[in-house]
Order: sequence, then structure tokens, then C-alpha cells
Amino acid sequence: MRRRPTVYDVAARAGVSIATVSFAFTQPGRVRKSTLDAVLAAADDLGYVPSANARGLATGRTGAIGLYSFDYLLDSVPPRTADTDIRHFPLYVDEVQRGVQLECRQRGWALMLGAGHNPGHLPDVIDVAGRVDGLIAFAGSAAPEAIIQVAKRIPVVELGGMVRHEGVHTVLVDNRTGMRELTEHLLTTHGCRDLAYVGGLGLPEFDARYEGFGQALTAAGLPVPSPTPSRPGRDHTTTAAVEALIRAAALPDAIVCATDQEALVAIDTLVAADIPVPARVIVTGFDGTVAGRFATPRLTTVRQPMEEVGRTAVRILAGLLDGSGGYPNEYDYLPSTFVLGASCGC
Amino acid sequence: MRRRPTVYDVAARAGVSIATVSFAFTQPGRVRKSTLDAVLAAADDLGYVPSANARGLATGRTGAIGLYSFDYLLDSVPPRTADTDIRHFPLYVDEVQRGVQLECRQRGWALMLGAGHNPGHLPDVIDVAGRVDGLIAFAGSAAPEAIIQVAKRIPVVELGGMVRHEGVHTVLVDNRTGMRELTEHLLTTHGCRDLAYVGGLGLPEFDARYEGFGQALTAAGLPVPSPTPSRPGRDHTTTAAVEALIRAAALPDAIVCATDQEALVAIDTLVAADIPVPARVIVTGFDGTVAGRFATPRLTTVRQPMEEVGRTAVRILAGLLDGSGGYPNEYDYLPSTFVLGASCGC
DNA sequence: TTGAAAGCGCTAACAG
DNA sequence: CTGTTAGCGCTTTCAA
Repeated sequence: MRRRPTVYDVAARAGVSIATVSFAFTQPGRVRKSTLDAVLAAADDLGYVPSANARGLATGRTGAIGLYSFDYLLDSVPPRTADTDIRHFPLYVDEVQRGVQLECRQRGWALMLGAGHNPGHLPDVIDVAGRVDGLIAFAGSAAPEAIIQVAKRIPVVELGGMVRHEGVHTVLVDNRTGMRELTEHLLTTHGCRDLAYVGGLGLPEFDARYEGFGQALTAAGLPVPSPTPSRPGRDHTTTAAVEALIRAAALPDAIVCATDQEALVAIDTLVAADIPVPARVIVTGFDGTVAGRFATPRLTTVRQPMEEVGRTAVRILAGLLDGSGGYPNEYDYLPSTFVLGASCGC
Repeated sequence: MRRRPTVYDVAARAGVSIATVSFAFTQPGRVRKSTLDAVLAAADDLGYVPSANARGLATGRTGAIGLYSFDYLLDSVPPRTADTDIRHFPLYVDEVQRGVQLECRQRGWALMLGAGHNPGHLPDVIDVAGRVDGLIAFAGSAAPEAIIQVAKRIPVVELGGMVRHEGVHTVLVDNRTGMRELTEHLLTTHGCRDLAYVGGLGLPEFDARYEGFGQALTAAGLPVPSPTPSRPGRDHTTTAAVEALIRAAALPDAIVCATDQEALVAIDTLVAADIPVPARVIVTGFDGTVAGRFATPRLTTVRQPMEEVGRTAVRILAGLLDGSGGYPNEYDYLPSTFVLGASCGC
């Protein structure tokens, strides 16, 4: 691996100027056929690979967009032995990423992936932001200040975010309605009266889920329990939350979880304590991940259009970058769907 | 989104030179505390985001590595309606990519994803190669010449490749042994005598599978049928292959497929023709994907250590880039494992 | 401890 | 159709 050849080397070898070499690659039609061939041959001989850095510097464009997400996976890497463990499945983040990937491929864009190596540590997002034309970030993966700073330079789409700032677009999913419908189902069809909520607050999407839960209860004239804190991907927090409920005076009729991930852990925890689901306690999730669809019992949940979320984000960026002004709105709002499974007893 | 601030802007605002700004970010210890604070404050005010391009140009390093793969997914995106369709699962490529991602995150590297938008079209690989310090490429995703060209400039790891060239390292999985064991199982335990092989040749890993298949048959004194061509991800080719077998004089005892993806399609096709699997015809796969584990019947297959393949590739690159010479060998060879399922009748 | 200045490799006017 | 040339934003000696 000797020093990389540059335009200068290619130019020298082909007996032309560097401008011609550049033209040969960027506007082949502008160069005489024979010259073009000579340049391409020289490039080939030398193993010339144009430096995207240099090109990016000169043009002010990189041709790539970035996706910044968090490290949910790290804690939930499935045990090697449990071959059929449900947690082998793609999670929320993975499915959104897939949508982003597919849409990028269709557009011939490269995708730069970054993740909170040091969660909340500013330089990380900034770092990937420095290499792309536009950035997609999961809410909560980066500090809001960082997002705002980045947005001063390139268009940013936040997924499920709370940052309202010039240059920051948002893709939202209507979590509230879905969760309210799910809760109403438990109330109406299953006659539940004593519901528990397991999950965290703080992110707008999580807050909306809890709100939907609360709205249904309030409408039914029931008190709204405060949530038992838990975090998806941090399985021990969920286990602890459920164990706390088990130890409490009375087991609730139903445990409404903020995510499918947490619901699956909740079910495991209950079953491990010899409490049958849904016979004794109903458990529900949120997201509609593949894992939930194949779980036993099949999860009653609310499905987010994950792939579509990812695709939408890329489309927004595309509109912004093309300058076609395709996305005048500050945010897109996608619907979610209540999905009946078996974990509610249906 | 006004013009992005640069070192010059920050320097001007902080009343220092651009060199000092640069030092403040790269070697904070070298700058007087008061100066440092002034620079950082100025950067913050301005919303300064360093240009990775410029930095890369100056240092000759990008801090990112690339992964180049193909578009297997595009043709096999599952229908929206079939919520529990097995093909929602991550495929071989996805699982390898996951390993790459995890290892990159642990090392704090950004990952640049590219895929054959125009399969085999040179500029694509070259393009992502131009933006990274090292490249991982799936065999078959890019033309060998392109791989070799890239390898003149940056270290390249090919996954399952056939390119033997300076600078191109390879991660291989022993496909032959696994497939031979699987075939022997069909011969010995199930007494199969008339086996068909569905799958393509041309890539070394595919060739090795067919070889293993052939070795087992030859050892048993049986003739080796030529493969019925099919390509994973191109479902119609697989369907056509199986339909051809159905129309043939005698249905084979077993259909050995080159991949899980193809095995799943084969099973669908057979079942659609009222031919029960494995009762009438045995079907086996290769890869050990999640989809195969959850299929009905559960696939008998050979498991490749997919995540490990991805991780290994990153580690090789790491060794090469650190110059720690951690990987003197030209390739790594990982084992595969025969996995008993139910699709063989066991 | 800080500044001046020379590139890094490429693009894109502007001439010719 | 092709060459000259001036940057793009940052790093990094070398001096001061």
C-alpha cells in the first residue's frame, strides 16, 4: 500500500492537466474520447481512488447522510446458547435504520452510521455531522444543544424529538392515540380495573404513551397510577420494576409496558415467578417489533410504522438538500396502529 | 442555515489565530487555559462544527471505515399484510452487518454504508472507499478489479472472497465441511438416495457448499447431480428451480439448498403444490439465519458465525490501521456448524 | 504559548 | 476541448 495516487499522478501519466483528469471523472462528455480513454487508463494503472475528502472540501458536499442512534443493543445482546431467543430479532431502532438504509440505497447515497459511544457526549454527533450533508438522529441519542448546533450547519431530522428549532425537522408518530386505544381495549373488553404502567418518561414519545394510557383511565373514571420506572434495553431495570409490582400488596390486572422490549422482559419475569400471562396478569407492549409478533403469547401492542419513519426522514432530507423545498413543514406526523395479540387474553 | 462557521470565524471571534483554534480542539493541553476557554466559547456561540473533510484532507485519515454490501433485500421485502411472514427477519447480510456495527461502536468508529446501487458498477465501491480508512466488502458486491484497485490505497477485508491480492485480507467460513456433514446426515440417517441441489455457483463460498454436497455423495458412491440454478433474494428464480424439479420425472428425496432464504422459498413452493415437507421431500438450508429457526418446519441447516464474521473483519482492519501488525495472516478461517432442525424429518 | 504559512487533493471558474 | 489558478477548512512544522 504505497502512497495513494492523486490527480497529479494521473495527469502526469496521461500527459494532461489535473483539470482534465477532474473533468474526465465528473463530466466525461466534456472531454475528447481519446483523452478520456488515456485518463481512465492511467487512473486504472495507478489504482487511482479519488479522495472524497478533497472532493467534499472543494464542492462543499459529501454525498452522504448520517444516522445517529444509541446503544440499545449493547445490554441486550442475546446469549449465544439461546438459539431461539426472541431477542435475536431486530428492535425498534434496527427497523427504523433499515428504512433509512433502503431509502438511501434507492437514492444512491452513502449512509454514515454513528452511535453514542459516550452517550450524551457532544463530540460524537458533531463528529458524524461534520462528514455528511444531512443528519438523522434518534431523539435522546444526542444532547439537544448538540442537535441545535449541528442544525446551524446542515439539515437535521430528529426522530421523535422534542427539539423545536430552526433547521431541525421532526418525524413524529402518534403514540398517544395508539396507547389510548390499547388501554381502552383492556378496560372495555377485558374489564381491567387495576392497571400498572411500566416504562420511563422524559422523551416526548414516551410521555405521549403514558398520556394516552392516562387519558383512557381518566375517561373511565379510574385513577392514573404513576409509572414504575424502567428502561428498554436495560433489562435489569425492567425486571426490577416488575418484581416490585409482584411484591406489592395486590398484583395488577394488567401491566402496560412502554415498549415491546420491556413487555417481553416483563413476561419472562412474571412467568419465572409462576404467574401466568395472560391468565393471571395481562401484559402489553408498544412498537410492534418482530420479536413481539413471535413471542409466546403474541404481544398485544401498538405498531409504529418503523420502516416508514426511516424512509420519511430520508425523504425530508432529500427535499431539503435538493432545495426543492419539498418539505415546508416542520414535522411529519405518522399514525400508529393498535394491534391485537394474545398477551391480553384475546 | 447560513454559511457554516470555520476555524477562521472562530479565530477571529476569539481573537487568536487559526492554529490556536486547531490546537484548542486537538491538543487542549497545549493551550493556555484562558485562551482555551475563549476559543471554546467562540466556537459554541458560532455553532462551529469542524469539517471532517478538511481534517481528513490534512491528516490523511478519516476515522471511519466502510462496509459495502449488496441489495439482497430489495426483492424480498415482505408483503405488508403478512405480519408474521418469516422474511421480516434479518438475513445473512444483516447479521454480519450487525457484527460490524457492534464492533465499530465499541471502538468509537463511524461506519460508512454503501451498497451496489448499480451492482458491479465500479464507481460505487470506489466512492465509499474514497471516504474511509479501511473497507469491508461482501464478496460479489463489487467487481474484483475494483477491490484490488481500492486495496492499493487502503486495507480491504473481503468477506468470503476469492480475491487473492496484496492488501486484500479475507474472512472465510468453512462452508464445505458443514455442507458435507449435512449431506451425510441425509444419506445416513434418512437414507436419501436421490438428492437435488438448488443454488448458484460462482462465488467461492457457494462453490464450497456444492463441493461439500458432492463430496458426501461421492463418498457414498452416488452420482453428483448438477445444481439447479437459483439466486437468494431473487425469489422467482428459486421458485422456478423448484417447479422445474416438481415437473421432472421423479421428485427427489431431498432438496439441498445453498441458502436458508432459498430453502424457505422452496418449502413455500412445494407446499403450494401440495407436496408436504419433510414428509414427501426433505428441504435443507444454509446460513443459520433467524428466519430459518422460526420457520415451520424449523430448518435443518448449517450455521455460519455471522456476527463473528463481521466483528473479525473490523478487528483485522483495526490491526492493519493501528500498524500493530495484529493480523499477519492473509485470511481468517471460521468454522460453521451443522444444525439439526425439523425440515429433514428429524 | 501562539502565529505564519505551507500544503492535503480536488473542483470550478476563467482563459485560451 | 484543455490548461491555469485560486481556493475549500484544517493540521502541522517552524519561528517568534
